[in-house]
Amino acid sequence: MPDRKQEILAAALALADERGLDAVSMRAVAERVGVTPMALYPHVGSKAALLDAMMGRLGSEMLPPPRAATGPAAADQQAWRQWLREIAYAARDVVHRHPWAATLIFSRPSMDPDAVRVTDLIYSALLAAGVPPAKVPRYERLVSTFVVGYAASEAGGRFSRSRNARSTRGDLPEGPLPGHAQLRPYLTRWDSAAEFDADLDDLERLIDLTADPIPEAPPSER
Amino acid sequence: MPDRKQEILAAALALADERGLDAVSMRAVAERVGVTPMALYPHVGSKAALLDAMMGRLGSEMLPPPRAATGPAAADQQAWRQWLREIAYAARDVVHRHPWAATLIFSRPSMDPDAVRVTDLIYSALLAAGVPPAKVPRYERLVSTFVVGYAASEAGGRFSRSRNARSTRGDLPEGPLPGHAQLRPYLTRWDSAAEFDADLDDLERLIDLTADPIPEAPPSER
DNA sequence: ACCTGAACACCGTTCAAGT
DNA sequence: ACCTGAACACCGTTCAAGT
Repeated sequence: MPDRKQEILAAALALADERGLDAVSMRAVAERVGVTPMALYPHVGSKAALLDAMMGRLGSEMLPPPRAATGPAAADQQAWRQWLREIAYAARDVVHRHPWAATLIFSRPSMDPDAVRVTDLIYSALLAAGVPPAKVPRYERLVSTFVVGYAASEAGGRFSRSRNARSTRGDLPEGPLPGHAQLRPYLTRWDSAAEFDADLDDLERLIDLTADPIPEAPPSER
Repeated sequence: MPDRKQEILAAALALADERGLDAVSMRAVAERVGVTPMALYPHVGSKAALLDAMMGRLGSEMLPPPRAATGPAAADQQAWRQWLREIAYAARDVVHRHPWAATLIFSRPSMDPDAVRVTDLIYSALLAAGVPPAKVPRYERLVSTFVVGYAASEAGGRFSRSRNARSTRGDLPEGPLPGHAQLRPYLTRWDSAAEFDADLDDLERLIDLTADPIPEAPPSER
């Protein structure tokens, strides 16, 4: 019932999850589907389009199940905090489940309908928080950029310094590092999940600061 | 005088800048250097190592020229704002000059000595701002993640929705998009540089909020 | 409509050989 | 020490052909 295209997409995703993005070749995907490499082309167009479709699927994966009463509803005045956090966690979880996404997320961004829906949820949360509409798009980009960047940093190893200590030249710069020197006791390994939480707290604070104190009232005409 | 390795690296960077990351093949780099593909291996090890070295070079490119009197100095109490902005702009400029970096920056993060130096500058700026040392590493990651994510979003097209409207399925979701509906007048094209500036203002505000009011005084023992 | 097989122009990398 | 040439096991994609 799921057509051939979905089957191909599923095979590509499974391959990427199991053996990394480099293992996703048209030939390997085809073999997994049980078909000749050329048979993929009428369905997915090209390898680039296949990768785009893979990214599109991640958008769907992070979309929460539709709420009973859709949207802001009457609900709690502070519910937007919960919504924003749920979206942020969902995004982080998706990247953790599919670490290969760290490579693609900034170079092949998806604007699938489901990704647009996720953006819309963030818009709604920010509006519910009382952010002036003119500033909402900027805060959406600020929040989503940070969340996606954080998850990609974790998945890609940008936060685990030692991992890439084996780099071009020697391991440590010869010059002085006054910042590192002062922070020596605080440069141990840290709790990445707790840090994400603290960062979200800070972003919330930023939103509070720009928020209109009368969040739900429609601006009276004048 | 620049040894072969530097020559190879320069060729790879030029190729990536001129014709994109996909044009960077061992064969193409070798041809540009005027040598057989195999001749590269003793110098760069492998293609993966070559890509790492390319990323390492970007770290060096964003390092500001060493200040006359290095570091915090006596200077202005507020100088940290200037430092942080200079680093943020430098990072953004580097990614704009080398858009292929958007692909690699999260999946092949570099911890070259020069990248460590950049991190150290951010540490110093945050300390000078009065951020409690225990919180400095977290704020460094918060700021650098946002800055790099923002630049990668610009370079990779994550911010220009229309660009990727040609995606998996139809162009617009069938369901309602209450957020988009409310924001219609504000969803026009915007000034990406001005937005980056406003975002940095916000991050500064966040730093002010956690900053110790007595920034320069070394914490008295107790 | 959907798939196959052969072929083309590429890849990264190994290895033995040259100087 | 540094480079070459041939070769191996792959790529994405085109095209003509099959059913």
